[in-house]
Amino acid sequence: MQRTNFGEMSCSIARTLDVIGEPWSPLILRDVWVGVTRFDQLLADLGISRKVLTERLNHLVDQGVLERRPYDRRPRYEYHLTPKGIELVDLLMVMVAWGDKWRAGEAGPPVLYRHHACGEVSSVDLRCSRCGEPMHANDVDLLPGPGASVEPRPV
Amino acid sequence: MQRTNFGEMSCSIARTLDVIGEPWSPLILRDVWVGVTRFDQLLADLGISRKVLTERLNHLVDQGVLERRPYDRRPRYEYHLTPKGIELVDLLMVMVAWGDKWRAGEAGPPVLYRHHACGEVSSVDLRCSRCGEPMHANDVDLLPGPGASVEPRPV
DNA sequence: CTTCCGGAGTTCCTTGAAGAGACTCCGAGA
DNA sequence: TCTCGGAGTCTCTTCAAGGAACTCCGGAAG
Repeated sequence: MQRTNFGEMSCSIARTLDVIGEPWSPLILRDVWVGVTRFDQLLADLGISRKVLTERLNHLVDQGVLERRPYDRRPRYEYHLTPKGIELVDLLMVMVAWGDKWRAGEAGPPVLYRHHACGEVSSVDLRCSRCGEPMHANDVDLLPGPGASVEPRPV
Repeated sequence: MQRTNFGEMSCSIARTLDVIGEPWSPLILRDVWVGVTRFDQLLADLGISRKVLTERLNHLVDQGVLERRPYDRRPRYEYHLTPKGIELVDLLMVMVAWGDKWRAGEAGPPVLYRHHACGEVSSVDLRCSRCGEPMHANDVDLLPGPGASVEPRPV
C-alpha cells in the first residue's frame, strides 16, 4: 500500500524499504537468489498474482537490484541479482536468522545454511566492520551524519 | 495490503515478514529503538495516520517485539523493545548499512553509528557465527532443514 | 501456410488497507 | 465545573492486492 514515499525520507532504513519494502519483494529476491528466476516459476512458487509480480519485478529492475536476462531467441527472460541485489541478500540472511530463532517452532528451521569457509551448518552474526567485535542494538551510539536533515528525528 | 498470510509459509523470511513486513513497522521499531516511544511522538515523527499506527503497535505488541509500559497514573503508555524486538534491530542495522552504501547519495549517511567496543564510527558486517569468517550470499550452500515442508521450494 | 502451444505479460473487476481528519474518552489541574 | 492533552476510535475516500480472463508472439506440428 504505502502511498507514503519512503524514498524521500532522510533515513537509510526508509530508503531501503523504498526498494524492497513492498509486500512480496523480499520473497521474490529470495527465490531469485536460490534459482527460481522465471516469471511463471515465481508465480507458481509464491502464489502471487501476475499483476503484482509484474509490478514488483519492474520495480526491482528499475532499482537496479535485479536484471532481466534473455535466455531464448524468443522474448523470454530470467531475472538475476545484480551486485546491488546480492548485497541485499545480507538482509534476507538476517531475516532467516531471526525467523529461525523466534518463529521456527517445534519443527526447527525449514532450511539450513552451510558456510563454505568452515563447512559447518551455521547462521550469520553481526560484527563491527572495523574491529570485528559483536555489534548489536545496544553496542552503538547514534551521531548525526553528514546527510542528516535539519529536521529533527532522522536516522 | 498483503492479504496473503506469510506467517503460514514454510520460510523463515516469510515468517519474519509476518511480524515486521507491513508498511511502517520497521520505522516504528527504529523510532522506539532511538527513544521515540509515545503514541503522539511517533505520529508526529513518522507522519503516519493514527489508525495505522494503532494497528501496527497492537500487532507488534501481540507479536511480542514491543511492550506497552505505563508512565503515568493516567492511562498513558510508552512502547519499549522486548528482547525479541531488540534482536530485530539487527535487521534495521543491516538495512542502514545497505541504504548508506547504495542510497545515501552526495550528502552521505544521515546517521552514524559509533561502536562502543572500539569507539569508531563503523557499520555492521555479516560473519559466520561458528568460524567468524565473512558470510554472505555466495558463501553458503542451502540444505533442507528439519522443518522443511514436503512441498518444493521452501527456504 | 495454418494451427496450436507455452511463456510472459496486460486488463478488468472486487475487496480491503492506507491516508486524512473529526470525534471520543478520561484523569488531572485550575 | 471547565478545560487540557495524550491516546486512541470512527468515517470516508482513494488506491493497491487478489484473482481470473485475455493478449501477444515466436517456434513447432501438421
